[in-house]
Parts: sequence; C-alpha cells; structure tokens
Amino acid sequence: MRKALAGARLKDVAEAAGVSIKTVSNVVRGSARVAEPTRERVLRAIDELGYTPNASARHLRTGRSGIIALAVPELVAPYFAELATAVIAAAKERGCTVLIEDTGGDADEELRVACGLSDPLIDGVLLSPLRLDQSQLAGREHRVPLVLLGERDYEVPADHVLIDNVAAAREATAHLLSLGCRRIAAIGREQTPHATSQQRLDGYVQALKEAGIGYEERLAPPVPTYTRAAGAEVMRSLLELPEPPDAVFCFTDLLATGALRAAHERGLDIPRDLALVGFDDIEEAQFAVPSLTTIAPDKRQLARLAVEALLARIEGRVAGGAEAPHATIRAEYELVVRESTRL
Amino acid sequence: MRKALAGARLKDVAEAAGVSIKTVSNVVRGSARVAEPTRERVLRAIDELGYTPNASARHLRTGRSGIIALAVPELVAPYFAELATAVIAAAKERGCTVLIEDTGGDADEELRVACGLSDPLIDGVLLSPLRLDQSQLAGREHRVPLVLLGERDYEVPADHVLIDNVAAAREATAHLLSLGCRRIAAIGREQTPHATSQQRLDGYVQALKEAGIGYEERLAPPVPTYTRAAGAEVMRSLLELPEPPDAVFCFTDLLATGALRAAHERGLDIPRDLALVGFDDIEEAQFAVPSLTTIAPDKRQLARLAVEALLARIEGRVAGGAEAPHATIRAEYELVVRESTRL
DNA sequence: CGCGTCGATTACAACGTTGTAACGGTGGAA
DNA sequence: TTCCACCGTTACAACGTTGTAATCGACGCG
Repeated sequence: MRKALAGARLKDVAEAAGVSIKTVSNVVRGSARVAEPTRERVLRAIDELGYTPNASARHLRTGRSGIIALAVPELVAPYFAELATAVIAAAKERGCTVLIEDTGGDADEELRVACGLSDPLIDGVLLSPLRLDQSQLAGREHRVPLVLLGERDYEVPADHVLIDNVAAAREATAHLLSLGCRRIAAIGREQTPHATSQQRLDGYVQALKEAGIGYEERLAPPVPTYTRAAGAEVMRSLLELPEPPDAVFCFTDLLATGALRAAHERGLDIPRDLALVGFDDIEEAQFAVPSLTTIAPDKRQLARLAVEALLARIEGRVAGGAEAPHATIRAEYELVVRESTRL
Repeated sequence: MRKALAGARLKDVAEAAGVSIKTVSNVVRGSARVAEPTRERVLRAIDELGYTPNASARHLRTGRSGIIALAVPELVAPYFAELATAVIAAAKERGCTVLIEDTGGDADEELRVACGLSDPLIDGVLLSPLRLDQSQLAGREHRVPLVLLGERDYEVPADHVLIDNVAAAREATAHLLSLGCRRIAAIGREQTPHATSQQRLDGYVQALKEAGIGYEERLAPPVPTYTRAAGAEVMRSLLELPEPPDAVFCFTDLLATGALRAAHERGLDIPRDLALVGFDDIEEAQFAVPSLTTIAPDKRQLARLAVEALLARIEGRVAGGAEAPHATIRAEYELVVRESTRL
C-alpha cells in the first residue's frame, strides 16, 4: 500500500551507507558519538535519498510532535489574525509548527481545547480564552501543557502571558481626558463580563475617578459581541442620549471601527465632535478614516513570551518542575496617538 | 517517561471492557461487525476512560493522519483569514484538522509547502499560491496530494478551485461604467504579474473595450504589494495625474481601503467625486466609510470544494485514479453594491 | 449426531523511530 | 602476552494503531 514515493526511511539510508539503522538515527539526531568517516557516509546517503524523518514515528516513540495548538476565539478578528501570525513566526523560530483552532468564543470548545483537543498529537496548547472561566479550567484534566494568552480572572492553574489591561485602559481614558473631554463613553462592557471586558472597564473607571468624574452606567452600555456591527449599534444608541458623549473609549479597534462608521452616518466630525480611542492596534487602525488612536500591545513580544513559556512547560524546563507555581508574564504596550484624537 | 496522564489507549479500553484490543479498534472505526452488546460495553469504556485515538500511531499504521495543511500568503490579510476560517470549518465537517502555514508570499516557501512541507505527517496540502509559478511546481516531487485554491497561470499539475476572476473583474468594471464613469483607474497591476493580478487586469481591460474605451497604462499603475499602504500610495499618485480618474477598480478590498484613505485625505467625496469598487468582500468592506462595493467570492463554497477535492485525491476517489487529469473547479461570486458606488 | 458454515473475536505482525543494553574491536598498561 | 577500558556500533524492544489470517463458538442442515 505504502509507496516508495513517500520517502526514504532510516532503513534505506542505513543500507545505502552500509551501517545499522541506529547509527543513522544517531547521526540525524546527534544523540551519540559517531566516527567522522561513518558520519560522512551516512550524511551522503541521507542527501542522495532525500531522507526526512517521519514525524509520526518520532512522535510515537518520543511523545513529542513539535506541534503546538493555538486557539483563538475568532480568527477573522484582525487582532487574532495578527496575533496568530506572530505566534506562528515565534514558533518557527523555535522549530515548532502551529495548529490553529477557532473556538468561536464558545466555552465548551475552549475547554475542549484546554484539555488538549481530542488528540494527543499536540505537545501543548496556547489558549486565548474568551468565555472560559477559572472554575471550569480548574477541573480540567491536565493532559497537555497549557499557557493562556490574554486576560484572566482570579487564579487559573496555568501560566499567563498578557499586558496590563487595567493600566492600558486607564492610560487610554486619561488621554481623552487630557484633550479636555469630560463626557467619555465606553464601548465594550459586557452583560456578563469576562476578564478583558472587566479589566478595561476598571481602567476606564479608575481614570475617570482620578479626574474627579463619576462612572455613569448609561455611558457604558453593554455590547452583545466584539464586532464592528455591535460597535456601530452601541454608538448609535449613545448618540441618541439626551447628553451624548464627547469622547469614546472602545475596548477593541473592531468596536471602534464600527463606532466610527456610526458616527460618520450621523455626520459627526471626528475628532472635533467626538474623540475616539481604540484598543489592539490592528493594521486597519492606521488606515481607518480617520486613523485611530489606540493601545498597541506588543504582539511579537506576547507571542514570543507565550511560545517560550509553553516550550518551557513542555520540556519540563520550568524551575520547580511540572508543579511549579503558575507564572504571570507581562508584555509591553503603548498608546499610539493618531487622527481620531488629534485636535 | 510517558505518563499515564497522557490518556487512555486502545489497550486500556480493551481491558476495561473485557475484550481484545482489535475489537475496540473495530468499534472505533466501524471497520468490522461487532455484536451489539459488545459494542455497547466498549463504547461505555471509551466514554469512561475518555479515550481518543492517537493520530501519530494511526498515521504510522495507515499513512493517514487526518491533518491537512492550508498555506496562505498572509494570514493577516483579512481575505485569507476569512478563507482560512471557512476552510477550517469545511475540514471539520469532514473530520479533518487544519494546519495553517503562512508563506509570506515567498516562492521558495510556497514550493516547500507544495512538496508537503518538511513533514510527512500531512495528508495533503491546500495552497493559495501567490508567486509560485507553474514551472517550479511542475518539477516538484509529488509527495502529497495538492489542491490549489485561487488563480493559476497556464497548466499546473494539480486541481484548482477558483472563481472566474476575469468575468468578475469585467463585471466590477462594467458596474462602474454603468454609473457613467468613463475614466476608470485600476489599482492592483503588478510589475511582474502573477495570475490574480493578470486575470483581474484582463477583465478590466475587456470591460473597457466593450464600452469602446481604450486601456491606458497610466490609469493602472503598478503596485508593489497588496496592502492598504500600497493602495493609498497608488491612489495618491492617480489623483495627481493631469486628468485624474472618476472611478477606481481595486483588485482587492485591502487596496481599496487604502485608496479610500488616500481619497479622504484629499477631501474627495466618495462616490460623487470618485466611485470605488473592491474585490474579496472582506468584513471590513461593510464597515468602511463609505461602505465598499465589491466582488464577493463565495468563500464557504470555495473552502468546501477545495477540501472535498483534496480529500478525493487523498482517498484516491478521483475518477481515473491518481493520474486523472487535473480538474478546474469553479465557485460562485457576486457583485455587492454598497455606498462607494451608490450615487 | 456430526459436519460445515458463518459470524464474532482474537493473536500477530508491521508502520518508522529511538532508548537501553549488549557487543566487538582497538589500544594501553601491567 | 594478557587483561581492562573505552569507543563506536549494533540488536532488540517498545510507542499505539490496524490489516490479515487464524481461532472460537454456535447454529443449521444433512
């Protein structure tokens, strides 16, 4: 059944080089000393036959496949597409391949992923949780190493890589305040808030408080989802308030582009009638009309730190071993000022 | 070394159910008749132990892993993110997992992917080629089944799934003509054109010709890349022509959003001063200001057809066998009219 | 009552790899 | 010369799965 086309095996190389299978294996992996002339003969044979190791067999034997899974709520959301690209690049630097899962933001699906998918092929999992809460995660069977990429509630039994969302949200809001805005709305609060929403809301409230402004729930209406459509819809409702806002802090750039769209429909001039800040710094933010001031998490750094943390767990390199306390690793961010707040 | 945590094996299930390993395997795969009471016992044991098949072992034995690779030029390009999402969904319907590769539009990388990556774990490859040309592809060793997703030049030894780009581009241009525009620019021509660029240009030229308008190369300046930035830059240069265009057909929505941005900077009113049509129907097109008229390929259908074609090749289900002639499979598209051409 | 048949189940080998332990040969020291 | 040590190499088993062929038991027919 299996055709010769499928590629040479250790056995073929061994025959060609006149040595045993194991010697070839040793040459390939550098796992034991091999005399130089033998080494050369083997390498030549490998080259001639175009040998490449069979990942399945290797995985079966060693328990390592070199494949890690990245699960995001929505790959079509530009932020996650950009993050995924950064993770793929970071993994490649470390010799790993990435398998991308789209959980659709579904808690069950996230849990399934956190438990190592349905397939032990995966060496480890990077999860950007959206709805998953810590009680569920706490009960998971620790089948594979797990690193969370993004916000978290309370304690979750896994390493986390994230930026300081509260501080970033506070900075974004403070920026609007510094422009003289006093009636600042927030778009992104959720009915049943998950961590991202909660933390950004906290930062927003803190900044207001520091400026002596109280939190007014009407100015932070709940959104059903983090989509452009939701952003537009909520923006429309905000503009219909008796006292509409003079600025808006959107918890994601996607919400912000929707808000931009709605403001445009009402003929508002941004930033003069309404200043706008987003969050994520997706590529689109630079090209929106007007371009979008936003919080820019260092996605490359996030990806690198996350891959590094996961590999450390996989390879058991964590100080203190597998039962080491779960680390929280912070990446950088910065506020990028563009037209939507440039008066 | 290998821990029990890693999950139950056929052997464990067999012991729990009091049958042989092979019977469990038969239940799992449905490959042989199993008496109903035995079946139930086995299923219960599987459920209790949380057994999941080991892909590597299965792959090692059968040569099938259930994993297909999808290689796109740029995952951050919304079109490809949306396409990837559709492919993941289509693959899941068929019981496959998708491994996403980002080739960066690099020809060498695309060739590597076309040859089945460096890893024989993959059952087959779906490739969205950008720079790869047929001469390179022709010389590849056919290590894994390959299906191309997107345009092609001439003959390539692989099945293709695509929409009729020439017709779509002609329709987009014809739409602009129907609005009364007569000086229609095109953004997306490449210095050394690959198939996508060439075909959309052909459609554009055909439509002009049918309206009795000649092709003017100045109105179709070359773009270095398919990015927002390139779209904006080319748009600026077009607006500086002695006789600037009254409409633009952009070969992708990404280019179009860049063009939109540049037009906005010049204070132009779209569509009154300049009508704009894009291509791809990325989500952003609906929320751009103004929203974007565009060609909408049926991405779900593209993904389904591509996965189906690939699985057919993998399973040798192709009429005529592995050496069957390579098929060209067309998916649907439609022109979606939005504000950017609604006068 | 015995034989044949058929359906359900099982033992065995193999996929390609690598860790372990054993092997053989060479060179130096006693 | 004899023995030991050590280095390079090897045989073997095992990872979890599935196809093949053999086995077992029961039932129907002659």
